[in-house]
Amino acid sequence: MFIGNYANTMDEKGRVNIPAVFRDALRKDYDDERMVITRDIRDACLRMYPMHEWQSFLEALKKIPSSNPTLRRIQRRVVSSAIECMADKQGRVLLPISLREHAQLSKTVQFAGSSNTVEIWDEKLWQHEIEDDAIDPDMLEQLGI
Amino acid sequence: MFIGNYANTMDEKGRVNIPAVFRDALRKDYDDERMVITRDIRDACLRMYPMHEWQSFLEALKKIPSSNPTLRRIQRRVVSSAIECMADKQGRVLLPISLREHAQLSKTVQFAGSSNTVEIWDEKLWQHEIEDDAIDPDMLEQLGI
DNA sequence: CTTAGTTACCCACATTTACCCACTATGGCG
DNA sequence: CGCCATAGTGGGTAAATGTGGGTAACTAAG
Repeated sequence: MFIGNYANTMDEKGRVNIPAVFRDALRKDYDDERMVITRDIRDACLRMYPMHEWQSFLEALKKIPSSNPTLRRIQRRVVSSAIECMADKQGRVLLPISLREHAQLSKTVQFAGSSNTVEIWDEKLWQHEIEDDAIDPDMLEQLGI
Repeated sequence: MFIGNYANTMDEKGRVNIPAVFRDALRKDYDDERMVITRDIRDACLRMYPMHEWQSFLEALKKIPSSNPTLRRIQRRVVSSAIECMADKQGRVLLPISLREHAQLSKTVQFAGSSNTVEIWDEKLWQHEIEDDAIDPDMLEQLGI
């Protein structure tokens, strides 16, 4: 399970440290340190999938008829820009420029656990995202939480 | 079951002692000392979930379609700010700065039992919360209590 | 084959966190 | 009233984590 958010800095080479708790989660929960990082479908951030979750995602895509134009977009934007990687001995991964640009990553990078995946945001966009504009209580009621 | 409220002091490192009765409740009622602490959805306080209750909460979230924008807000604010932890040998946990800030915790911290979770308030906000501005009797009537 | 650019790996340092020990305060009980 | 057990608090230290930079291996283009 990936929970919590952690800020790490990306160096000029484009390397960022994956927070240790998330690396632990990969090892303990999935028994596989491989991960896939790619553009998020909905937002201006990246998303890290443990290999197993990525496979499930691909399976879900396979169920969509290939005539569906949205599917083809997702294929191109998400699948085609994905990288498979593992953290190096220092716990870091190298993010290719294309991914960095998509998420507008500059220096400080936010890793945000999202139960079975991890979101990767530029600090500024992240701050904006979690700003305290109240969540509608009726909506919460409706969702049963 | 968590009931009652207890004040403990947070030190400069951000450590606070979890009241012993609540630690006992974790051990006895849940047989699992792990807990998750995160921002409360509604109020300016933190909320401590026994691991089991947290899992239930996540299950409830999974039932909501991920296209729902409120869900994604909750994911980011609640799931992404959560920490999984256990009390150390002295019975304390370390609260990260982001959580301390959200609940405006300074020195004295109030732990308030709330049946299956525990609320964590800054003393001042807590005082304000339990002030005697009357509860509307009609509302009570309506709620059947 | 050579060379420039990129990537992977290694070492060293700074910072943070987890863990341990010791002391104080409080409440129950004889 | 004093003793003991438990709860809570403060601080020191070793280990873990994160960061910066250097060098060797690799890749791709000329």
